[in-house]
Amino acid sequence: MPKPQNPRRAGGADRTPAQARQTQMNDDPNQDDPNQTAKRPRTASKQARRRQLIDATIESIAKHGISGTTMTTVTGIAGLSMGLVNFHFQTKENLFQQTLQFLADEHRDQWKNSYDKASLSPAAKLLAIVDAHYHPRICSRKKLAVWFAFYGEAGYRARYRTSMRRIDEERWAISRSLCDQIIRAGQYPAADPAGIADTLEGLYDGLWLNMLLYPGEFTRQDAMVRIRAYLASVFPGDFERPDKG
Amino acid sequence: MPKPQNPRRAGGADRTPAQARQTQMNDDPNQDDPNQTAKRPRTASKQARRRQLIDATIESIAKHGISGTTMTTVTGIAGLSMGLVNFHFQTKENLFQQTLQFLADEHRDQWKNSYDKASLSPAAKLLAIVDAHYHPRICSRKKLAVWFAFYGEAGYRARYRTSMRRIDEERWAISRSLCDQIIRAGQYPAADPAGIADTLEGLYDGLWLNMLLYPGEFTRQDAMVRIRAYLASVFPGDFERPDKG
DNA sequence: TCATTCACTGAATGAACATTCAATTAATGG
DNA sequence: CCATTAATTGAATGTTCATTCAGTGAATGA
Repeated sequence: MPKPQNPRRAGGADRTPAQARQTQMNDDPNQDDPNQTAKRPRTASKQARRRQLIDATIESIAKHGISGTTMTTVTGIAGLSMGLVNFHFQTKENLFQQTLQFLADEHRDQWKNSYDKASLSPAAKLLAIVDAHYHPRICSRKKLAVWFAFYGEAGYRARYRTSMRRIDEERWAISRSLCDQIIRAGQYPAADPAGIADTLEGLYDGLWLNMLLYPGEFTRQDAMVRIRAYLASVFPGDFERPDKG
Repeated sequence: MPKPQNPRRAGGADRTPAQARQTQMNDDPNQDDPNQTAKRPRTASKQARRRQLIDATIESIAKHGISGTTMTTVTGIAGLSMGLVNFHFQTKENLFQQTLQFLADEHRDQWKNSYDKASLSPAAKLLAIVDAHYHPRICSRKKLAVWFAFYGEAGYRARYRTSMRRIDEERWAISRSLCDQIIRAGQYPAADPAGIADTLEGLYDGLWLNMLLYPGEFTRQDAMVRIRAYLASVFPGDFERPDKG
């Protein structure tokens, strides 16, 4: 007789729909909320539900992977009933796509804000982008696991690649421009701004992977030190070499 | 009525078992083959079948992802019958584990060999390890997709992390030692060999991801140029700066 | 030549899955 | 306070899945 296919059971049903209804509003302030208030009924609730299901999807993918994430795990974590995902997202595939888009938007907001707030020097702005990648909100273990789950699918899903490309290209262009400014202001005749931007992009994800595979041995701080050391070695006049590096 | 869950159909059944039997021996020379020849019957065939199924698994994961890889897709690509995977690997999960192990071993062999063959200078040996990562055998688009599929699962599968850690640690230790030698022989008092080794490890995977997400825009050669430029910036006396970098 | 061995086949099995939808519940507006 | 609207529920549906295993047939050795 066939053995159970996926012994993923473990934690039990997380929350019941009734319990979930008591925590209607999410605890994370980061929300769009177009809020055509008071007009159409429960419109805000619709937003909140979608957000709640996306959060649950992130949780589930981090815990069970994409292959182990089912409508049951997602709605179980959210404390909602099975049918709701299809009501709000039509299909599981669409839920995944929107979850990726949520992560991508969140990431973009993070570095865009850091970039805008940083002091005017190109070096400071570049560091702001670097650090945004390693902000706890962005690179929690949970979210790293989800990012790499999507990277794993991206090889054969052009749609995922499109979502990723959109924000990557924007960031890459800004990084390259910042490198350009640093090079022109300083004394780096041989430096190649596009190449340095490529290297930075590679380092962001590569050090993320180090954090995912070897947590405890490689931390957010380690990653930031590594990138600072890299920048100090290519732009020694604009970045200080960290303690060790 | 429910729609079809996975419209992955597409290519048809690839090969029939009968056709497969005609291409019994694999076309890739890279094989262990302990070959207790002539004694036990068909032992070599058992090795060949396992290898054939692992190749098919790589093919399938690259094409359909881990979530879309089923016993049917794997045996279909291999041109064998469904039951064979369970006969040779007991479970699907074990097949995946062995596939990851195969890739890890193949990768290790590649850089170990390059390392041994390289000239004696630490810089040459370090470059040999770098280039091994970007050898076509290792970083074909197909295999990159599979690596990242496994990275995606590694977040919640300690067993995968263990397989990866084994080869990563060995390579890291050697890289660090080579950096050590370069630093002591040259004039790099401030350089941190462990940090540089970490950065290299990050770059390997990060640039792989660039290749996976943006094929055509980012190539093996681009990756090798980027790493050479990095090494030239930290060890300017030992590595030549590539044309642009 | 026949018996034995063993890789291999593929239909059968039952669990798990995504999706549907009739019924239920809660909120709004009149 | 009722009528209307819309969000939510969860059992039902039909499909796909991993795994099993009785059977097949080629090779070996006697």
